[in-house]
Amino acid sequence: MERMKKQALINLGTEWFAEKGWKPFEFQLETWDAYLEGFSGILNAPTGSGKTYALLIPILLDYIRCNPKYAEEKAEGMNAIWITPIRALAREISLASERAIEAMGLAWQVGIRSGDTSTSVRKKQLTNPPQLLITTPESLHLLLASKGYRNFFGNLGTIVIDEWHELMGSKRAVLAELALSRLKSLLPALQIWGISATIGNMDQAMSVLLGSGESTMPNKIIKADIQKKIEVVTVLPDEIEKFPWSGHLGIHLLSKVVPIIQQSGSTLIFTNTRAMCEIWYQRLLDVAPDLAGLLAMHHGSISREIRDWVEQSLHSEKIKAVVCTSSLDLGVDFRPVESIIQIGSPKGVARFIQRAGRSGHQPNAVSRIYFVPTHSLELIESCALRQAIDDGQVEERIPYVRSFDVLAQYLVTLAVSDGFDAVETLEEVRSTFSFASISEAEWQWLLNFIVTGGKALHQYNEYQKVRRDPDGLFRVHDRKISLRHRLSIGTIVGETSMIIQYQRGKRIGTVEEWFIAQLRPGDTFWFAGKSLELIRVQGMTAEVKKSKKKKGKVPSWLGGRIPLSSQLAQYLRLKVAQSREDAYAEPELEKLIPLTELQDRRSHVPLIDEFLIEYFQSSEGYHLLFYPFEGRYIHEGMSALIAWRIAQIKPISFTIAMNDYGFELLSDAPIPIEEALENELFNTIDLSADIQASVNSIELAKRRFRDIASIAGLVFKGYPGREKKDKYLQSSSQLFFEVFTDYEPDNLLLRQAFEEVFVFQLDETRLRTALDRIQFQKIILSQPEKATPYSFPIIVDRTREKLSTERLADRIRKMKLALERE
DNA sequence: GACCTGCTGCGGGGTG
Repeated sequence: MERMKKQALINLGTEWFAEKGWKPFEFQLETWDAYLEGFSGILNAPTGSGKTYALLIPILLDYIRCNPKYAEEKAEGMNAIWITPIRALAREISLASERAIEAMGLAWQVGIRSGDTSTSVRKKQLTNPPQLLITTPESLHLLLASKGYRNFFGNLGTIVIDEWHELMGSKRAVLAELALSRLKSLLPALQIWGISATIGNMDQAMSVLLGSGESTMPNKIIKADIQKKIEVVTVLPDEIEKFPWSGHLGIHLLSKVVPIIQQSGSTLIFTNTRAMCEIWYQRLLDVAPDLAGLLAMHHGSISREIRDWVEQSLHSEKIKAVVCTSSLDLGVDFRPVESIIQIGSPKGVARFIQRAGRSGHQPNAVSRIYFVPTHSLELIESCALRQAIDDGQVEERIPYVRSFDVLAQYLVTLAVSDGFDAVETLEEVRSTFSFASISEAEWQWLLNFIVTGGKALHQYNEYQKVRRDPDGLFRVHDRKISLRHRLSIGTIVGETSMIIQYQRGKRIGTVEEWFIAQLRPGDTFWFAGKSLELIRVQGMTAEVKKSKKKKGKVPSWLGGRIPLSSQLAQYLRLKVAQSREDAYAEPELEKLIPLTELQDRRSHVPLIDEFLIEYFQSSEGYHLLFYPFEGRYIHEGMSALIAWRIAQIKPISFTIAMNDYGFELLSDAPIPIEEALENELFNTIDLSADIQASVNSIELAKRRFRDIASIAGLVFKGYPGREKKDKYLQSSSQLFFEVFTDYEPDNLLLRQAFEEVFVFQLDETRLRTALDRIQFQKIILSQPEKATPYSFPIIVDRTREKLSTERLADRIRKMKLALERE
């Protein structure tokens, strides 16, 4: 048979769509075309838009083109890999692709390779690979850790990476980049496609995915022009006077949330924390007992079985509403729900849009999201969100670069399987976005690290993992090391947690060690919506039974804090100004008028070109408040910096408190703020040096180092079922930190810890931008009689969280040095 | 290194 024309192939795909009563969208046809022309690229499409078929179909069509006798013969080898960031998506993609394969009459098999795949299936896959393999970045690395993997990937033509926006900002993307660099080098014609929701740095997303290097294919970004209308409905309190100035639970509006759930066919209620999720679930059932059996709960610490049940029940409409955390952001592409409720700030525009998009899936349907503020100032946030959506402003994802921990792990992965050649591998590694700048010296350090353990650890055998063989290849020869390495592949370092299970063995979920440690047998606590009595603790398992008691602690987990994004922050400042200038334009701002007026009367409401500082005295001491509206993380760095700079003028020690809107410096002595302002308090000239001096970066880096040590393979987390305790992981990673600091200060992993602190935690770039902005604003130094509506939440927060500045002795010593310099 | 509000995600005992 002659080579089929591209158009004929596309017609074939279109026919298949027609059989199902579908019509391809413009972007799908565009993708088919680009794929068949040999392009790599990124497909920018929202969930539920048919993005999967946009790439599955052309992969199959291309196979037909290259293998004219497709229908008669069994396809040979693996043709395509589909990577998903979560296992639950693999099942869906597998079903979708099986449908398409069958309809086109291809002799293709679809296989899933993830942590759920049984050993026997894995073995079969290695000798007889499926034509389409659906897997995760981690499992792909496990394949690269298998002997003879070159044959396995021999026929590979395409890799698709789904939800690339989700991976982009994490070290899992670095795993993907490295695996791709290896496969691209094995298969120069490999086509690579990413699927991504809209992010602010789409071009960069493509650079990260495709990397550089000679074999880079012609590439393209295809945008699915599916504009969804999003309607933001704020649930307004009746009387703003009775609405709290601070708080995070939002339970005051419970009675207004119930009717929304009752009147909708199905509802998702997004909360910001797992504890909040538990509390809302209970309270909803308290006030609306008719929801019993129709309301469920879903968060990351609830067991996989229960979560699967919840997802399926929602899909089959057995239940009506689910209270959840971001555990339902991704994954199960279930039937769209009718209403979405967001409780408290979503902290970012993209997250809010993604959640809203869970409703109103029909073309032209409006996605409606109800926003439930948890305190007064969040009313401004809902206006900010609405405006940001209208302006199409979404966040960027910052890719990790120079993550040497991941690279060290990857090199051992290659050494575990067939070994690697240093020259060839360096070239591949350099073709990735993450390691484009790696120097020869850094590369040699890494090789030395995996071979000898490096300068600090060369006396210990267990860190001498890899050997350079006479043929020049680097290999692992010790079976124990290989095994331990396979068990440690990946970049997610979680808390070790305790399993909660009934006496008969059914698992309900997990909580953190410290929470159970504070309970005694017989105590009750709430979990997964149930009142449970602790019976006994055995190893890492806590046995419980159901309890009738109504009172009990609700567990909290030490999750990461979600920082307010700079996009949202920018709109927040805009809307703060509007609350003073044009409050009647928006119902939320109008509602807020009494509060805005009070703030303006007592102090000031800043316009967009103004920067507000409040200074007042109370029985607690002297309060100095700043309102950059930049989010907690930035405030953390900025407050330490400002405190340090003021202390250069007059030796004072501060207690620092902050939230997403501003921060407070509290002192028992008067603060020379005017003088500080005259001395250019916000300048960015010596910023890096001043940050170094003001922030306790060693402590921050030490915490970062825990993950780095684990990813780089310095700390072994234990065999499955026999995990080591957190205390062990913490103390051994700290030990490494100290050993390196003392004996090998130029250790690359140690340096990486500090770099991560400055890039991701203190976010120096954003801090600089914020300070530059403030320098151009008009400083309003207001001296209210007492606390203002803006300052109140921060002051309340302080009673919870106390961060004192560095020890006074250190401070004085440093200042003396500074004085001597001049 | 905690708990005072604080998310999510992966992997797993094999030499063709």
